Amino acid sequence: MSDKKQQLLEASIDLFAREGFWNTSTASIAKHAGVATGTLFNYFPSKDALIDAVYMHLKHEWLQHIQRDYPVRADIKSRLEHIWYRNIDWGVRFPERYNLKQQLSLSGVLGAEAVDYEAEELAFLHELIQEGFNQGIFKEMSVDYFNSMVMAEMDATVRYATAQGLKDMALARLIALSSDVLWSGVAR
Amino acid sequence: MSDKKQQLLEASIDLFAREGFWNTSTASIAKHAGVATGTLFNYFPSKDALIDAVYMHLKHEWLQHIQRDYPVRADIKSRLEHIWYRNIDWGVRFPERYNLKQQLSLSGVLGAEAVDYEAEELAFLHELIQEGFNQGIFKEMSVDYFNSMVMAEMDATVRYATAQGLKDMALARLIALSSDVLWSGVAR
DNA sequence: CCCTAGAATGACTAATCAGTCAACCCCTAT
DNA sequence: ATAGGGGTTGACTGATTAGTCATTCTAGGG
Repeated sequence: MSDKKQQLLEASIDLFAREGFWNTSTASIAKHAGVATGTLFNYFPSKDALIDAVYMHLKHEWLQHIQRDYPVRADIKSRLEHIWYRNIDWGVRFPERYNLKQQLSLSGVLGAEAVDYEAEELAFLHELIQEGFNQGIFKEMSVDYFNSMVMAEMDATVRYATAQGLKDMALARLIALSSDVLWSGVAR
Repeated sequence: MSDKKQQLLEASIDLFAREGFWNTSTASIAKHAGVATGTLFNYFPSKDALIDAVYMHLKHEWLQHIQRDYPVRADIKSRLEHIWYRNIDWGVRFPERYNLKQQLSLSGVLGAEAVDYEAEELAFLHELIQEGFNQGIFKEMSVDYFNSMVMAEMDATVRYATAQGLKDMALARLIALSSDVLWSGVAR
């Protein structure tokens, strides 16, 4: 990815998180990125396309963070705990990015491409859940619902940890607690 | 509340849900409500104030719905189940309203007044949770965190039910399942 | 040193927006 | 009948916006 494109994405994330995407002008993004307004439209055909790109960029970073050191061969619980820990870690470390990502996915501004991108990359989580069901360790429910539940509880945990400014020990304790709440909720 | 004010709120909810609040013009709201643009500003000093009012209106409706037939004297679990059921019922019956309300609360557009309004009316849920802690039936965690968890799981359930178009029996089964997941997650 | 192609520029435009205000309408009290 | 006043109107304004495009710049091959 070219320098300028990267700068434009970074500037967009900054400003979107600070002011909201709906009242951040393309002019201010270009200025903040240190390029001319016309340049923005060399890289992104429209503001909507830029927003989509920002979303996909954030999602990609997030997934990269989660998949780091993913213990492919470990048992289900350990793998789920890895995802749990890494997700919350990302959310707490980059609260503006985390929040922006959530906001974009709820806002209804994303184009079809960005929405499709969603499911595709989360395949490894789906597989993990499916495997759990095959082994009969979870209560009976659909994979999709299980997945929503996991995401929702992670989200609640990230928000709480960020609001309280939890770090280190206190954060580790919250993560352990939340993981326990999830597991005892969904396990048979 | 005057007729026109009610019409303006209703029109705003419609259009905000359909197009997003950030690209719904005050002119289109007035038109949709059957009044002149100037009239809107007789009732709301600015678009921001209108958005706040929409949020508070939705929140009020939601709380009214939840508190209907609230079994004040029942035990903790029953009361929590009542809230659970009534919340999901509202979300599934009014998906655009539900979604708009969530979107507004995440968007950062709400003024201080609307945000304060939040905590105040949820007092009865806080009390319920606190009572549960006093009785020692929940795992050790903060009331706020418990509260976020409850909201997050309800949210996941509403979203899933809406996405799948669940009704009647299927919906009742999902509600029972989700309630069980929550309870076995948080209970000691 | 020159030439060319693609990247970068920023002044510009056409459209849209929130909010204003002078005029008007209609109801009520005198 | 008339005066007054609060509610309603919609044309209007000044500001802002996404996106364009003629022009300038730059890097690299000949």
